[in-house]
Amino acid sequence: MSKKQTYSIGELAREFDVTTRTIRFYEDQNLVNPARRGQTRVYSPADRVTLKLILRGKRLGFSLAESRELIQMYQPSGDNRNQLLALQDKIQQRRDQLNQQLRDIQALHQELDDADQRCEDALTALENPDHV
Amino acid sequence: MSKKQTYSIGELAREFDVTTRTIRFYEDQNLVNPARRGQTRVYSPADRVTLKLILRGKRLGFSLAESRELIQMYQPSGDNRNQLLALQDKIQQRRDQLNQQLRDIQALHQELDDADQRCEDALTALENPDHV
DNA sequence: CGCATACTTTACGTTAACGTAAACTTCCCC
DNA sequence: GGGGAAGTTTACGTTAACGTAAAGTATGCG
Repeated sequence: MSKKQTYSIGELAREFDVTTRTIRFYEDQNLVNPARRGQTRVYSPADRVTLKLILRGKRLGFSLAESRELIQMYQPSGDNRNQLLALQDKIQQRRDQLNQQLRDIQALHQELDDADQRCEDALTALENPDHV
Repeated sequence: MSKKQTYSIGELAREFDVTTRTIRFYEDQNLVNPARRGQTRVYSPADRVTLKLILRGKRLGFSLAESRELIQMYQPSGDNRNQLLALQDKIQQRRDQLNQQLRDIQALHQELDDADQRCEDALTALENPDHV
């Protein structure tokens, strides 16, 4: 009925295509806190989500420290007004950075199209050597 | 009439907000090839564009090796058919990666909005302690 | 029981991308 | 002509994010 409730380190490693060493390293950095059954790590769906966030961050070029910040944004220890305001500030900074990345992606996408077109042109030129 | 034709290393460092060490490092990695006047490096507008590409790549989380590949895509040594086809393949891979980044950005953007909203809620709750 | 498989800890090694320091030259300015 | 500002080379140092190896434990299987 419901989804699987726990995961072994090997399962997660396979699913996300990382090594177990990587996942243990993230634990070392206090990014995930798996439970233990005896000595063996037992990961919850929440741990799995955290892993997902980290790896998405990596794809966007974020450091682990940055991803840690992002993760903490989702669980605001929101009892203090100043902390909340500071958090909003960080959120806005992230938004600005994301918008910059968006612009970079659009520019790069255009340039890739251009480069692809030049390849096409060069290829057709190779097939029609006569045509100038 | 026309734009400035050359730049010193210090000018570029200031413009792009990096250190001169960084720019020299990129030269070490064969990413830029400034001319020399005596011992002093003299950068062309083309060098400046290359720098721009590298830094844009960095914002997207690219390694210098990846940026080097991208830069080479713009100057295809396009005399060989197989090389051109391989290049198109790489271009497509980059496009796929960019699209993934785009999806990641959209998801993250949404989550930042949600987090921001939770901050807002928490703040108004702090100002209206009575209201449950 | 023996063996494979998956887990564990500990610890040293590695790569990328610069930082930092020292010691030197060039040029300009008062 | 002494000194600052900007350039240069050489070289060792640093940080992040794991890789890799060694040595041990637990569990299921034929």
